[in-house]
Amino acid sequence: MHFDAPILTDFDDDPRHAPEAPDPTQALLADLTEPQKQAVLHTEGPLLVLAAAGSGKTRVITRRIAYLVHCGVPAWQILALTFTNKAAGEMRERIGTLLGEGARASRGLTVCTFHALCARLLRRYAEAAGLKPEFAIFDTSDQLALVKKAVEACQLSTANFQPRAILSAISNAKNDLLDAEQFAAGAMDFSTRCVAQVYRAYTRMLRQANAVDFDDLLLLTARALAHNASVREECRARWQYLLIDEYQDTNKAQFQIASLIAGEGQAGSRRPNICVVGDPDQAIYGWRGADISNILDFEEHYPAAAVIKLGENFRSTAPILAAADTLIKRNTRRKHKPLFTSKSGGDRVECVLCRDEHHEARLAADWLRSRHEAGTPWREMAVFYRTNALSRVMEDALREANVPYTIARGTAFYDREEIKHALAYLRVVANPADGVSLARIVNVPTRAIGDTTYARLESHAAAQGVTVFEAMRRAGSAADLNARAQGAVGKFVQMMDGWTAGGAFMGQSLSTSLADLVDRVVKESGLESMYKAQAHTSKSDADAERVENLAELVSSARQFEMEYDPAADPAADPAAGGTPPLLAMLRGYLESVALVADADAVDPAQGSVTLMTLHAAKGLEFGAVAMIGLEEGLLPHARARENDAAMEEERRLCFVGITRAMRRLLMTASKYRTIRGMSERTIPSRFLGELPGEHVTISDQSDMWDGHDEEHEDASQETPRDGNRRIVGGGGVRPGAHQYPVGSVVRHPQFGVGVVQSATLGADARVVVAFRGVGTKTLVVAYARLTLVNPAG
DNA sequence: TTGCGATCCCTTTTT
DNA sequence: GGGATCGCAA
Repeated sequence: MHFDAPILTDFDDDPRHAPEAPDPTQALLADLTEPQKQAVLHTEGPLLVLAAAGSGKTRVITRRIAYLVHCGVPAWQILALTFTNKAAGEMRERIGTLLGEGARASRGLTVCTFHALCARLLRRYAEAAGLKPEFAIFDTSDQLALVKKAVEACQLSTANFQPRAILSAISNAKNDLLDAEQFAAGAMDFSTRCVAQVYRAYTRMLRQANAVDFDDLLLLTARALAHNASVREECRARWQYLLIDEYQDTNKAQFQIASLIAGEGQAGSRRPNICVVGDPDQAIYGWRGADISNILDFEEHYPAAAVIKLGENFRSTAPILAAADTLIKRNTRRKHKPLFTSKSGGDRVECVLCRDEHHEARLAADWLRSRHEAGTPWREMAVFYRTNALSRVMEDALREANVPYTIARGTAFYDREEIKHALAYLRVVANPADGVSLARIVNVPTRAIGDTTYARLESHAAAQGVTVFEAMRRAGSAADLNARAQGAVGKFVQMMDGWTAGGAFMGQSLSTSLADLVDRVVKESGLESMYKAQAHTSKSDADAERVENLAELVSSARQFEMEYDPAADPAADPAAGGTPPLLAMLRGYLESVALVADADAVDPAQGSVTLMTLHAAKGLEFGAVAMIGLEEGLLPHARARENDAAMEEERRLCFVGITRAMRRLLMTASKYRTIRGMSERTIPSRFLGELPGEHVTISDQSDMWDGHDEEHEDASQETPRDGNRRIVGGGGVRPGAHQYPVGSVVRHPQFGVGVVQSATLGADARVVVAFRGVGTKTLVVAYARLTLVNPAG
């Protein structure tokens, strides 16, 4: 999860290897095909590698880097950029293995994501970017909170200007390298001008909070590189060899960052050593601003570029490959590029039309089980879906079928309420200007600093031009705060100071280790005891789990600490101003937490089936793959309707899913699907119809299923089950609200144990349940995963 | 104020 | 399915 590829660290010793020693070099090339070899050997000058799915791309990249090092290029001169931490970690590991003992030869090598690189550059060159090095990285929920405030500050209504929509407009602008002023300049109509106004306010508030959002990481880095010659020259001098994976998914900002580091446009005849690798057929991030023309026009940008095509597929059987090829051929905006394999034989792709999502999930689970019985280990199997919402039914079915599974959601842990709270404390510790985090935790647990008090503090801060935390420090002189509030605020400030020594991070009474600091914050803030108290009174697993999660956060900090290399952290550079080591480490930790991706959680070491979205599946491969939800509106997604470019992207997404499969592929659709509580008739995906008949079997089993038989069974009682599909007739009445009388104790898998407060009747009967420590929730009786623990009475 | 309950409203993908 | 929000009652 964490990574500390050192950057901008000077090494006194030169790890240059003697150029002789042909043997290791030969070993690097021995098992490569001719085009693969060419890609490895072409080390000087721009290179475009068009790598079709399954063509051995990762192998080429890792060999190429190892080869460079063998040829005497110091590893620290090499920069390799990926899209996920997972990909970066794997690449680093494989290169380390190739280079052999001690990993000394790979010392200083930089392999990381664009975002991680930018975060580090911005800390190193914070001043040039107009930031302070302890800046926070805001996630989507922080961004939304801030946009909402910005909309209000502009005196606009959040009803007419939905924060979500505005945020997405701002994000698009940033991905196109437009700052607030440039965006405003192009805003003609009323609504766009309002967005521009909010953009301005939002940017101002971000800077006041000393924070950046995900898009800023790229935008501000691109800007610093473009406008600041010394930043640019330092980076160019350091990284002589640049390699970018998944180049088809880079956006304008990333393109500019890459170009500036590579040295495009420099006077003279310098041919930058930039190697980009990608596949236009796997471009699936258009919605995030990725611009496929970056890869298509590479040769125009670098006229000296060599182009190498890797076409042969080493991954999939012929029928799977034929399915993928036939499908992707439907895309019109595409250079045709046949996929081929020298393998023959292989099972047909199986397509099944099911009755409903429960049938579909059960069928997929049974299919996986049969693959397992045929010898495929669980870890070599995966289930893909278009939207995360589809994972739930699948999970239930896998649990019932006793199929071990893990969901690839790297962010899930950090999305938990208790973790978000703890991290918010830490963020304020690292960066007291972070008003968004401060607002989150100032009254959690309750310490008599309510909304009213906080609003007053905010207005003081605004009036005096200081941060809210500074206003809290001065609360003693705030006339409109009563003594009780002043006391409460004073205690809060004192608590924070106890962790930071008033922000100095120096002194013998302070924590010496990061884990110790996190532990202190979790305990002394009262968070832990708050959840402990709840766990005690409610006896629910959910609350006990929260306490455990907090403990896990402490151990994740300890883990980070052990892997942390201060020399690798540019912010810890003594020349950068003598940052206390604990603060530097805390920054690094918070940064690594902010940049985790869902795909990072894919752990093949576990003996379980992996569930993930199609987007997260890119770059992976599995022996057997089940793709579910092949329906119009889902895949292709409804949002892609009436938009040819978006529709082609959906097709590429489907293509990516298919090409992950090595030997077996199941694709399912269901005739009926429950969408926000309503069962709706669906239409099978057009993509199914686009598959080649001779390599695909299609079966309609939608009338072979009649079962709502055990939907509300308590999944925790692990009833043994045979592997056969159960087809149960009759008896499929969904439970009504009358089954949960007021006063009943129920269990919800996420919210824990609660008491039914009230119930409504009718087709979409709902119950209001008070959950301990979570609050009250209104749940749809027919679909909520409720278990009756104890009926009223 | 705070807690509760009802009503509204949405709904992709992710660094 | 459930998050957000707003009005109402205590």
